[in-house]
Amino acid sequence: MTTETHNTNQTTVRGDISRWTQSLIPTTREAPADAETPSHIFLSRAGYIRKVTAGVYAYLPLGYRVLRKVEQIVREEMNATGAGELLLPALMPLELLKPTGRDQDYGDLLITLEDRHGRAQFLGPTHEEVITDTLRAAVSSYKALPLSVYQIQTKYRDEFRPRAGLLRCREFIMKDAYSFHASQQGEAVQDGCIITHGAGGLDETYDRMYQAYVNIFTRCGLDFTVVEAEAGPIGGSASHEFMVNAETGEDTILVCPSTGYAANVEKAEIGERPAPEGGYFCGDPTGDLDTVHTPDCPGIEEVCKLLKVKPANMLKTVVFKANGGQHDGKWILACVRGDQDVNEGKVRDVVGGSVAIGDIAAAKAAGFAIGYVSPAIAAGRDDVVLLVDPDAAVGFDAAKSKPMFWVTGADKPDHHVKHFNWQRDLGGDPEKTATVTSIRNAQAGDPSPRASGVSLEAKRGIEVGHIFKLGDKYSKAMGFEILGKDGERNPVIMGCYGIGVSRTVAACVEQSCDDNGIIWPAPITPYHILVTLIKPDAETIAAADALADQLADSGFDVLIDDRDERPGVKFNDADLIGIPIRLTIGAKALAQNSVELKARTDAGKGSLVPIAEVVERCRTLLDL
RNA sequence: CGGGGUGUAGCGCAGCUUGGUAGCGCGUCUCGUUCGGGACGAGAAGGUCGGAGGUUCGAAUCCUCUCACCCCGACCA
Repeated sequence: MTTETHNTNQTTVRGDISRWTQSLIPTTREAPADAETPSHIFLSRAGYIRKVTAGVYAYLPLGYRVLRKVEQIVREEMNATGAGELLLPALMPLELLKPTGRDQDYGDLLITLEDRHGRAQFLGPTHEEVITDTLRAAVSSYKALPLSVYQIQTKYRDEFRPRAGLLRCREFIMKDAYSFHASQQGEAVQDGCIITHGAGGLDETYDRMYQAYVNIFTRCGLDFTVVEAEAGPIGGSASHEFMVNAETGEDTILVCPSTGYAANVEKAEIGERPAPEGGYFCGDPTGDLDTVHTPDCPGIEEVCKLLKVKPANMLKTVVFKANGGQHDGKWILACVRGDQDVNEGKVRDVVGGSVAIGDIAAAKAAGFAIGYVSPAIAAGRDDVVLLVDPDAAVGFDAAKSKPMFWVTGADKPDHHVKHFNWQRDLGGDPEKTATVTSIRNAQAGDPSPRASGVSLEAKRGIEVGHIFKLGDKYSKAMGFEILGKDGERNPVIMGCYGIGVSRTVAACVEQSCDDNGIIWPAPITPYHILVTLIKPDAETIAAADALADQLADSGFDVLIDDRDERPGVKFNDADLIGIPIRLTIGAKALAQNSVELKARTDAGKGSLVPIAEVVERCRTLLDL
């Protein structure tokens, strides 16, 4: 499926021409004190954005132009999928979230207010409920499906900590799309699973959206990685994240360098980890169990500091409660090495059914000293299932050729034990009590799940897009059912697809800048060409106007720096705002009917180009 | 929300310890000299010192309360 029809057979749209002195481009020499990341610093200094309050920004003319260019690319690609653009309200009644419980689930992230009648309202953080509600009223036959709609709109999330300029805002621009599918001709549910494949099914649209996202981020000139992701609190089954590769990114992703497999840390699978030579749990005790008083140690780190051991020598045990599945109602103990993290999703997969972090009071009543639980407590209890990660199920430290030294909880508050030994302390037969299975987050260096002998590598990224298969979560909760061909009523199957449009702008700067400023990719630059007038007198202004006119006719957006400033100031600002091509008009060049052409990425002054050839040179350079 | 920090001119900061007429750099305005990578000189404008209360003859400075903002953590487009 390709959506690249947008560039062909299209009459060139005339570009825009702006004059610096007539626009609002307030560049500054210094960044605001709170700006730390490159995108925040440069977008502020270059006059693209201004902060209004925490996590809320004004888009000044340059910033708004970039935003609109990204939006336009998004719009074109979304339209190409067949989705219809609409606009839902930002202000909605809180009632709307009651059926799905998200008025509670979203918690403080939701910005709520009361209107003059005392009715509770909220500002939309996302729009599953409204769109489901809207479609429910409008669609009642399978014949109207599948159907996709999208909007580009301001979203509100009262983040605990907005940060890094446009990267994490409380008010931000998002494209959100939703797709609706009839249950597959009455066989929506088969063996308890929703059928999503086949013509008109969720999979088909999901794949099309996936491709549209690839097109969008490619067209924006971004270097990105698509990763498998957990669906998260929004619900549903399969999910992919689109991550812009940037060292400054907040998210860590794991990639297999030989197969291209990529996933976020929560989702990443870990390849086969070879069992220790002597088998799991095998190794002699390193000493007698030694119970140590460890007061005021809320975390692994504090315990390690106090006992002078490494986190890799700790066993960490997290208590879950199974809900459904083969272990329904039992306690699930997930034991991993202290320097690693339990992955709830993997625990759930092993247990079947859902698991939840155990209710602390109930867990304590059941004999678990939360915070000081040892795997040993599982011995002899049939209401407990003990899962041990392979890295923790080790009794002999092969690297050091001696028995493994473990520290773990003492099953009583404020105490830990040294010299824990799997054989001795789990009743002689650990295999009987414990199941060894992969239940931790993947990390760099783990074996790839797709290629043997290859290790996963960690990369940093910024999440700019996320697509989900929602299934019937929302339609079920909100009673959006339709009649199928066979006359049966079934909930509609849904998918949802988001892009952080304003975040994409910032992510691009994070990825594409140097010490002097921004370097825009041609497709989303606010202007393609900056015409710098060394001395803005009548003659050069006339020459600039004529040249700009010609360039605009060829579809280029042109900014003319006609300020009465010294050349050095203009050159520095030119680098700062990051326009891909600078044409410098000075008296000497003009006398030769030429201008100087310099790409933003070039060093030095650039080269002299006859005015007659400028359009062609720019076209080649910008590849438009 | 837990931990740390900051609020003084448009921006960046000093002054606070030890209370006594509010300063510096950048920017802005005027004049002159300049003019190819953030010029120079002379002059000028611009501040309820985040807010409220208190102590004091006197508070940017000390005390109390409050608000805003930033950084680190768990979440997300």
